[in-house]
Amino acid sequence: MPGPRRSPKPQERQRDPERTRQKILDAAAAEFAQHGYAGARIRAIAERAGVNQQLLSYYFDGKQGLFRAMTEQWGQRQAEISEPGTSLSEQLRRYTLENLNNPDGVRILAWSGLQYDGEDPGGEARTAMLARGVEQIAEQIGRDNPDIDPACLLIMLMAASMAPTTMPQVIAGLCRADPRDPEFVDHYAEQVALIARKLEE
Amino acid sequence: MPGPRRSPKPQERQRDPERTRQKILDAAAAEFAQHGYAGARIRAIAERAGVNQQLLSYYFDGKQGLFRAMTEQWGQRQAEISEPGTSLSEQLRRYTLENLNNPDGVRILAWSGLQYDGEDPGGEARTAMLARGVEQIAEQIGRDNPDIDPACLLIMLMAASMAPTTMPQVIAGLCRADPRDPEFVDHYAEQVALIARKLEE
DNA sequence: GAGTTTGTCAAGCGTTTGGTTGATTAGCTC
DNA sequence: GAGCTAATCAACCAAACGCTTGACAAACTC
Repeated sequence: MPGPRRSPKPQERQRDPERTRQKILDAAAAEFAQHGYAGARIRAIAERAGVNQQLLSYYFDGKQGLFRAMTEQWGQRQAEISEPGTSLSEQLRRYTLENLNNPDGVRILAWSGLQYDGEDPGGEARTAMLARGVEQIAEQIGRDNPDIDPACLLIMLMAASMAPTTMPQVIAGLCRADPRDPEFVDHYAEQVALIARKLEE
Repeated sequence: MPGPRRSPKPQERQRDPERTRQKILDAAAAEFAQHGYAGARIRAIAERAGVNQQLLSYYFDGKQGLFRAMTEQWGQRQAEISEPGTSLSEQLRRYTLENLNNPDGVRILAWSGLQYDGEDPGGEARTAMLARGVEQIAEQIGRDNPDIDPACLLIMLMAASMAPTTMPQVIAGLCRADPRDPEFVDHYAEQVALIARKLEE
């Protein structure tokens, strides 16, 4: 006995362009993260999103345009997960945990890097976030170690932090551990933070 | 006036299976390194090798088989570039230089990692090489830092060493430098070695 | 030198791919 | 409620893809 709906609730709408757009972007992120640009299939993205394939062309400019839009949104989203206030090593531990528990962002960044050809959608937002990290390193480590280039160190730590996601086969071979096992993830994050702590001294 | 060739020199042979096989493997390495597995084109590999496309199926088991064979050979090849005897930091500096000046191996490893699904051709050879690095870290760093996991540290340093190749867009955005510029490469390798030296103390 | 094996090639086959066309209908305006 | 706009769909298309077929010629065997 459904009562008469006076004003249709927003989520009951059958057509909602903004929601559809976002569903496509989310599905694209999942598919591209899993298979990379060349390996991703737009049919699969449409299926994941639960929409007709043509909508991908309707809202975005083909596969390339969708990849760009998705990458840009992810870049801006990731730029918000900075949590200042704590020490560098603690911040790095959380950053590593976040990365390893939500590998999609790391994988999108890694795929993008391997096919980098000069343009980097969403790069400004990410660079801005990383620039804050560089400052922090310059303050907490650079003072006593003037020979260290803070930007290089940040990149090293960043790459180190993402290693279990980007090189799982190396982890599996060398550590004989599943790179996604929560126990290993905790251990690894602790180790990354430990190295930073050694450098803080 | 070409003289009569009594015994045809080996390099004059029109058909040389072993050489053809290797030409295909080299071309495959270049193509896969540049575009990844899904992005690589069989026709392009055949063109690069200067042979008919069908030979790729004749010598290897399709695209997958070729990728496996190529990856395996590269793994074994890379396992030979270890140069013991020097200090860890110096060894790391050379390893970084080698990696950044010959990005193909790094890129193949990176593509492979992102599509890792449990099997890792050529992984044993690489693991064996890395295991020696772990021992070296355990000796030179682990003595005074029992809380450091040598295997994790090696993976971090390895990932850090390859970062300019795997994440060139981040370098470009943060360092405002071309990741392949020889001057930057030298600087970065020096920085990687520097971190290792700080930990050796 | 005849005969067999094997390395190489040109052409094509079936499938999948990214993209498009034209129709359909929900939701808005008045 | 008529009319219009914009969101959505089913079906299709040309091109590119990985792979195979069948012919043939270099190299080996005796």
